[in-house]
Amino acid sequence: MRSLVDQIEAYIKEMLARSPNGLLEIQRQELAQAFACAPSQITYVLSTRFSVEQGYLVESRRGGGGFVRIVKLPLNARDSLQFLVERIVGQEVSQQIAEGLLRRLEEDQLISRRERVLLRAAIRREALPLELPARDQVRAAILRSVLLTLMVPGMAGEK
Amino acid sequence: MRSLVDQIEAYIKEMLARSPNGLLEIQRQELAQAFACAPSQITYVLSTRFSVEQGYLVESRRGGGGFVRIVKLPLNARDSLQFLVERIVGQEVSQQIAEGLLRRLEEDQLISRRERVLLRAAIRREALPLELPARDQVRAAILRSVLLTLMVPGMAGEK
DNA sequence: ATCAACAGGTCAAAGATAGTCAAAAGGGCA
DNA sequence: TGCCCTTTTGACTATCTTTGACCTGTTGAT
Repeated sequence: MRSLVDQIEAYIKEMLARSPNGLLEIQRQELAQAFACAPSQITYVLSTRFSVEQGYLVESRRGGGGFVRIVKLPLNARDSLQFLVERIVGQEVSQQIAEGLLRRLEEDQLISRRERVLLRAAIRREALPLELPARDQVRAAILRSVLLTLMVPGMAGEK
Repeated sequence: MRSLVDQIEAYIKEMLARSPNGLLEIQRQELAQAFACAPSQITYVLSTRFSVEQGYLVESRRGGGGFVRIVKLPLNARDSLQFLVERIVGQEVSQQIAEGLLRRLEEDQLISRRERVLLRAAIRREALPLELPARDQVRAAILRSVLLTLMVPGMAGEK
């Protein structure tokens, strides 16, 4: 028999496929109940099968009315940015490298001039009151998050 | 199901939108009754969703004929940004407050929808791999930097 | 002036979700 | 079998919401 992870994974993908916008919002515990497993099992499925590398973005909210939102990032948008993410994930990024990356994004028209200025403000040294190497790590994490967001359906080409 | 806060928030915003002068006056208990909840729930909604950072001013009167007045203050000048910076400098900013602030910037058309989404990606919990309180402090610093950038001549109204 | 009734405010506890982490359980394979 | 990797679980933590007991300010009657 297929393992639980596999079943839950298949279920979520089925739901995503049916969703018109490739977006699914669901309660973790509800899903856990449906599969009669521990809620943390759902978290496990999400982290192993719906990771960034696999092209998914997962967000959530706790407390009453909480939920987990899963977004499928389209493949073509992924191709263009995937390598950038891989280059940065888990790494450190200096301000110089970061600015180069932003410039490149603008050149490739993935972000506007103004967006670049704003994002630059968010990752400049003065905006990150941390010592190295933490500063470069946080900068990497921020850029990673921004790049992922650029891959979300509807984000491309809407500058 | 959406949580009560979300419903009440939506209701108030709807009322505000209909109001000709962007002003709403209502009785706390009346609203609480309408939603069948504790009056303090209304206070909670007001403090989490209608904060100053989000561009709302809430005043009230107790006793007979008491009321709660909610006013939306438009953010159109550099002066107001200056105010926001001062409020945030050297402080900690939770993700919730930060998102409210960004929403407000968009509502007042100081940033576009897309810019908000990108900036949100830069300050969300997952993008800042730090423990509290450092995370909230870095978020404050980033927002401060972004706000200052928005104040730079030539940035306003060039979305 | 005083007091009772009538608002709204505060704050902490309880409730409702989701996340983290590591131990236990399974499964494949040398 | 022994080892390693993946899955499953549960105790503990973090975050957000909802409620209620108690507090403070206003108004109006006496």
